[in-house]
Amino acid sequence: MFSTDFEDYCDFNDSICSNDSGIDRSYTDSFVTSAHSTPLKHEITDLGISLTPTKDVRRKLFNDDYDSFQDSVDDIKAFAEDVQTMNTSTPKKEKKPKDPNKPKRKYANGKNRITRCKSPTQLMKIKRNRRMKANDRERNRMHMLNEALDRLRCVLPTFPEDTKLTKIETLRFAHNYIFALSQTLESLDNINSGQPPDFNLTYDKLQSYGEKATKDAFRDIFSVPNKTEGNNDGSYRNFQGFSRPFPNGSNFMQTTEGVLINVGNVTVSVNNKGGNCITSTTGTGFFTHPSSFGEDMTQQTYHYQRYETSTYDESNYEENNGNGAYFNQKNYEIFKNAFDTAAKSRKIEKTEEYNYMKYNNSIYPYTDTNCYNGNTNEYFQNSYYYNDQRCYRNFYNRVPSVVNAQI
DNA sequence: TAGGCCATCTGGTCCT
DNA sequence: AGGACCAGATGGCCTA
Repeated sequence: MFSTDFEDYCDFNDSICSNDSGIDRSYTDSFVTSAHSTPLKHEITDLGISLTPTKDVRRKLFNDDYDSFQDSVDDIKAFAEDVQTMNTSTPKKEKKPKDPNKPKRKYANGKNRITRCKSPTQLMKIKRNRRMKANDRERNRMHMLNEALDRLRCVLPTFPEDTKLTKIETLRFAHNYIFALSQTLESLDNINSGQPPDFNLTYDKLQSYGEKATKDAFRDIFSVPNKTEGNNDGSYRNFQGFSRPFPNGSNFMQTTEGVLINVGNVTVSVNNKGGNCITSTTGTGFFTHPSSFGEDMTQQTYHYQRYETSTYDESNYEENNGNGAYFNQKNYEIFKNAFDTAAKSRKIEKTEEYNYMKYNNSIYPYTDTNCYNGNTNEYFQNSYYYNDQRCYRNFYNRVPSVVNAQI
């Protein structure tokens, strides 16, 4: 009935996926064509209609009504002509003003009433036509939804670039991505204002808000093993693989290349030699000067940081900034000092704050310990924690702040 | 081969 | 009545 050739598929798909439904023309043409050329597949359970350019695609369509299809090909042809007739764009007649003196037309009631187009066959045809149009609308609606997801994918960093996130991964990564950026800005704002960073709370917040961890296989695709760690080859890859607090027990880690901030399964790095990076269990994004990387991103020459001073010096800022445009020396110094302070006090804060939030915190009053595994310090998947949406309210209600930082 | 992902069909519900 | 939205069912494709 429907050709599976690619060209035919395109023609067919163009007709049914356009903004204005081409369902009538498409199905009509198909029915007419099938009546004349391709013999119908007379199976009760399956029409054999293929709507996709795949091999041996079998779609059930109107199984319940299919008995009527066996009546005759002429019936189908007549139906197609009916559809054409119903949708023929004939010029509309101008309405004449009603004559008040004209007697009203009398309609029969009850058994005496004669209705038009109400025979079982015609009712079936009308029903089928509605179903086809509904299917067409549903297809278009899903296509629009997929287009929106594609646009979302375009603004999300992925590595490698040609890796396509699945739908659920796109949504989860977008959630993590937005949250990581907002938390980073918030933390930088605290640092700039002289307050100690609230990173411990940030990590616990994210755990409470929850994002279901993606499958390990997907993480393996994006997160290169830390084989370069300790080699000081300057690769960003030794930034990857930290989806939890770093080995030093902190949510921050200072490296020779910059600093890392871990917020749950998202790691944000502020690099001191040419770019910043966001690593998630669902993907990795780089924000850097293209010249900083070789083709395979591993052959770049490593440059130790040139800024060894513990205090920020405005006079040599431009000089220290090197390429200037992609690393903010001032922010680095702020981070560095903040990390030193935070590292000294974080162990006690971590324990106390964790327990407090776990049982008593009024902002995040989670008391259902069934959702929490104390042995692994993790929240069970599909639990209340992983489905909580309150972070969005906090996010939207947060007072906008000006952050003098480059991310 | 099982499982994940996806497109599509389908019927139900709600709204205009 | 018809459209939008939703969720379940189904089957194809791909990969581990």
